[in-house]
Amino acid sequence: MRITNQREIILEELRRLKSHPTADELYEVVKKRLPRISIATVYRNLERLSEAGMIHKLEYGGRQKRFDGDVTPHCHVVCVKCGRVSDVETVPEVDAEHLVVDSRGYKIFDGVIQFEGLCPKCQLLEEKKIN
Amino acid sequence: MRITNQREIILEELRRLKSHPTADELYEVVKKRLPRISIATVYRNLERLSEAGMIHKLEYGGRQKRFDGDVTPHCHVVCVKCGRVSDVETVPEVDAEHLVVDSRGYKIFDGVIQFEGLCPKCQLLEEKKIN
DNA sequence: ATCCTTTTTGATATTTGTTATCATTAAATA
DNA sequence: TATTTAATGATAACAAATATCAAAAAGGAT
Repeated sequence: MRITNQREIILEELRRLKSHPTADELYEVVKKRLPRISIATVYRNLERLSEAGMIHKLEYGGRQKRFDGDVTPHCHVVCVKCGRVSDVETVPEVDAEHLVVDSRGYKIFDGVIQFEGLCPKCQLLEEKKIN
Repeated sequence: MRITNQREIILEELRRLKSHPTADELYEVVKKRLPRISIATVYRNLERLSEAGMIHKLEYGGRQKRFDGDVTPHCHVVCVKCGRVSDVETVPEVDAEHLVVDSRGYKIFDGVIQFEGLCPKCQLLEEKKIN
């Protein structure tokens, strides 16, 4: 894969952000360094980089996909209210394959544990509603 | 929640199917019993039923959401090629909360283990390509 | 049963996130 | 330097899901 300026900056900014941004959120950030970049270039490169395994595409609930520049194995929590995604520190991980008793003929590659919860901000909002 | 004929049949058919259908797949099935039903009614009721916890909305990769009429706790495999979703039988499950060391201030409700694999059909197609 | 209120429905328009198209530009290779 | 190949920006097209709204259905209250 060719290393273009756009591709490099997209990757750089995604790695810098710890917020698991959506394509348009990342576009806004990248635009500050490359004001003439197109949103299509951001989508295209996120796709290519994720195919190459250099970033991760997160397809948890909500409308939009999110992206993660950190490809070291780790789990995420997704806020059921606002869709925010954060990293979660887990106990040394259990192997996916050993959890499965019957895979229904599927050839299993990987297992991801995804947690669902309420983020700090939404917890506060929830409390205010009650009071 | 009012029990309308449409709502009842949507729920009935979703429970009967074991394929984790998308909204439009379920629409096609329901239409056989209610030929005048609108796709909007299917979307609407799937949303309402899932809010009520009577069904599960599955938001794994792919474009479309899928739905599951079986709300007893179980895990899924998603085929990375075709997006098909199947149930997976796992060893007695590890509690989500005990896996987490640091939840980053999130209040965690649930943990979903999502497996990624290749379904039997796509395995066959893969083999044919090689030969 | 009849009136009134609330909810749901069907049809369809709108929105939204993403992907496709295509002429132009940039980079790599001969 | 010429030629091939890939990437870009602008924008059209697409598909899934949601919103709108008048009409119909359901559930009381009287």
